Amino acid sequence: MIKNSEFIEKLRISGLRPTKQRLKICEVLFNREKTFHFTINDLAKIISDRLSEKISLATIYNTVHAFKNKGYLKEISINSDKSYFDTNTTDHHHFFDEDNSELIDCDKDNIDPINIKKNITGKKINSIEVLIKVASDNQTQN
Amino acid sequence: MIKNSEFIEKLRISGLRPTKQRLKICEVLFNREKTFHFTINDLAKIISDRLSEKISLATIYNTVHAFKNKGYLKEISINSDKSYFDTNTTDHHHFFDEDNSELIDCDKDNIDPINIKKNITGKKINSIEVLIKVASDNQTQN
DNA sequence: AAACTATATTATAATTATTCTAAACTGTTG
DNA sequence: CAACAGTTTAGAATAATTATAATATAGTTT
Ligand SMILES: [Mn+2]
Ligand SMILES: [Mn+2]
Ligand SMILES: [Zn+2]
Ligand SMILES: [Zn+2]
Repeated sequence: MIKNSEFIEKLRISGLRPTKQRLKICEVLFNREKTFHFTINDLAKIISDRLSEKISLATIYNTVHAFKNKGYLKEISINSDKSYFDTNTTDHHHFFDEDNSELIDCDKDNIDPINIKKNITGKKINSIEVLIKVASDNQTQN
Repeated sequence: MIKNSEFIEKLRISGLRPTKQRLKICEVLFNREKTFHFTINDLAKIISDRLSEKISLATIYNTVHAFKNKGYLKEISINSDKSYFDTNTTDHHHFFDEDNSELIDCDKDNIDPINIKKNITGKKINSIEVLIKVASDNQTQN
């Protein structure tokens, strides 16, 4: 159980005041054991299911983006119509289950370190991400 | 210079008749030496710049998706608001230049083959893609 | 605690990418 | 030429996201 003061600290560093709505968002995002992969819509739904009152989408978008900009959340590249976010902000790779559009962390030791032998001249590498798309095996069960 | 008959063949296999508009799209897409990475908007702009008359967005979307479904184009995963397509349909990785939102192919021998040691149970791997985000090096020129 | 000020929340409008629809158009066949 | 099947197109519909601006709240000062 993470304490409220941690949420307040994250909010403060992100330049946001600790309001009731933002603390509720923090609780959903950061008060968990495991990595949480979500879309804005997922998050909004969880909040509205768990809460009596709803938090407006604008507030959710603003807060999530502020956290992302400060590195408390990561945005994940998937070819889809919506953005995915990730509470695991370390460098890591993903499986994407195309059957249910679910993101799953890939253990660090499940892939050997990626070594880029030659980078684009004059640029620095900001991130290296592997995305492994998987789907059900049962195409034609013979 | 690729011949018209190749375009017609690609269209036929994609289940599309060779109309004037579709052949023009083919010419922009496939009559080139190098890989072409583009958004629908890029493509529409190139066509309208090069053509006297415009091709409607609906036709461009339909044709590009038909080609994608038959494997003549690939859709690339980037975290952005729009979809990127790629005329290089082989398995390959990308640099993404965040300065100008440009995709660049990564030479096959620039990265060692990715070996996934343990896959999700019951799923088969459809693709493994590496995305290397790069940006200008000159943050603070000291 | 009341007043004051800066900031936050929210409903709603605007924007953008994409998909859908239905009417006009084209090319082919009898 | 008339009928038909498939195509193009403009524009409407949808969905994610961002912007706006009026109202509400939090933090500070008296
Ligand atoms: Mn798509
Ligand atoms: Mn975004
Ligand atoms: Zn993750
Ligand atoms: Zn490519």
